[in-house]
Amino acid sequence: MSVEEQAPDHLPGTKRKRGKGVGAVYDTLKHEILDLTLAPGSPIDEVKLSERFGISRTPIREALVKLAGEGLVVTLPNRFTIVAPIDFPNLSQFFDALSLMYRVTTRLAAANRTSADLVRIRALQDGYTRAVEAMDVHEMIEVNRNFHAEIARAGNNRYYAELFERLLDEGRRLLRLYYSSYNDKLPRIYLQEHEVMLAAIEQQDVEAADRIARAHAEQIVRQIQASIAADHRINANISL
Amino acid sequence: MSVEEQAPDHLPGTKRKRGKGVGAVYDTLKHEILDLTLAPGSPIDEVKLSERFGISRTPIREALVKLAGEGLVVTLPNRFTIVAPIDFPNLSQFFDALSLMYRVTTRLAAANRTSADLVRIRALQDGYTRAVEAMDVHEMIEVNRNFHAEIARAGNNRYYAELFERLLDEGRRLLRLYYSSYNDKLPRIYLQEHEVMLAAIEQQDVEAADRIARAHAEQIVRQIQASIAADHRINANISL
DNA sequence: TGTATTTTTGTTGTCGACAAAAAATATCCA
DNA sequence: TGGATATTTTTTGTCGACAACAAAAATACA
Repeated sequence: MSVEEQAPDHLPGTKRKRGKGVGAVYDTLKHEILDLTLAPGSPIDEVKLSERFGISRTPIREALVKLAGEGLVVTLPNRFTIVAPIDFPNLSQFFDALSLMYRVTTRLAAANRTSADLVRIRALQDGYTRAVEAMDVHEMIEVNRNFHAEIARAGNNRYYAELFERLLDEGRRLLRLYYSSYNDKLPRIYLQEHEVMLAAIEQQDVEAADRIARAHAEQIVRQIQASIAADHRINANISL
Repeated sequence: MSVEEQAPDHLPGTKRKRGKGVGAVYDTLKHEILDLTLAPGSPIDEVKLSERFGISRTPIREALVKLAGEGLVVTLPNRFTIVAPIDFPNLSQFFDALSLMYRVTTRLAAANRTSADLVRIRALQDGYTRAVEAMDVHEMIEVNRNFHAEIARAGNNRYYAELFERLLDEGRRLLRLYYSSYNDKLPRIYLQEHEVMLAAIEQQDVEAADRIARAHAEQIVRQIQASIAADHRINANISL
């Protein structure tokens, strides 16, 4: 899964605006990491990146420092930087935090949402519906993430929202890893649960929001765990 | 509260080891920000820093990017970087997250602590006792932070631990801002509560840990709020 | 042949210099 | 004098070059 001979990410004649370089590198790399375009654990070469983006290594490094701060990338001093590996031994920490953030952000959204928030969340839920109908797995994963991130924003607590987005992103990477195709049933369950969640938020029913968030989190954790278990069974059968 | 004519932070004859520059700048600035040695909102000059530390601007900038990632510093593009202002309008977000993290980390510590964890936490509690006896306010604030951070570590969830440390640091800044001296009563209440908390963790009583964490959080939030209210009253009496 | 030591190679961390951007200052003109 | 415009100053963002470091390759040696 290496990136070779890739077209440069800037129009050849164009001079990039001062200060936009780091942002562009940061955004592109973040997407590619969460996409699994860049495999977990794979090395990142500063020189190649600087050629690819047509800028010097200095802004590339600043982007990598930012990514390292978010845990998307790990820097091995004096050696190199790698895409953050997926930390399987500590997945339970991840599930615990993810579940709590589902609950907390959904509760807060029910308490604090404005009508403008409702419109934005509804739009994302509609997008999710379309993705399910189109059976577009990647779009489903992405829109699902944005749906919950928007709910967190409506909850109006930047500490929770920030942690939750980080967890949702990591979850996106896990889902990508195991899901090239869904069975038909699961997405429709999520669709229904989202609908109930949105109703609870709209009615500002905090306890109902908490209940459905909890159930939704359990559903998703189960899904990921099942995927991983299935995968491990396959590995266990490899001839050695 | 400006820093002028400060002695350089490296021994004049010494060459700093490659790769240690950013870390040194990062650590020093972080301390000074949380200390309030650097006032919230005050500008940070890259050139002055590079002279002070005896290194070029490149590693200085990387340190600033890291600090910005943690919200300790705010970068105004093409202009300058300032020490993160204290976000008074949104303090309730902070209190909400802080309280939840107190509870969650203490619960987890009760569930997961090893005996080695207990030793480390006990050592910090002893340090706190000494600070109270010495009436050393700054030491009390610092050790208190480390006490709870260590409990979070024992809880063994890096997502919670990381967010909690960030919140504790921000709290440290708030306490520093308002506390040059304590009244005698409060620190001893904290001391007792810490004792109860440690006992619950030792006995692995999750529900008791939760109860005392909740009470402790409320206590601290009340303290900070009272300090701010008092301060605002003073400001309200200024003649205009 | 296998192990210790040196050399080479590749990549990072740091530097000093320069160009772009914004603010501060000076200049012009009614 | 006052307000708009040009100029200077200050500080950032970026660059290309180089030295330090670690791994890999080559060499020496038993």
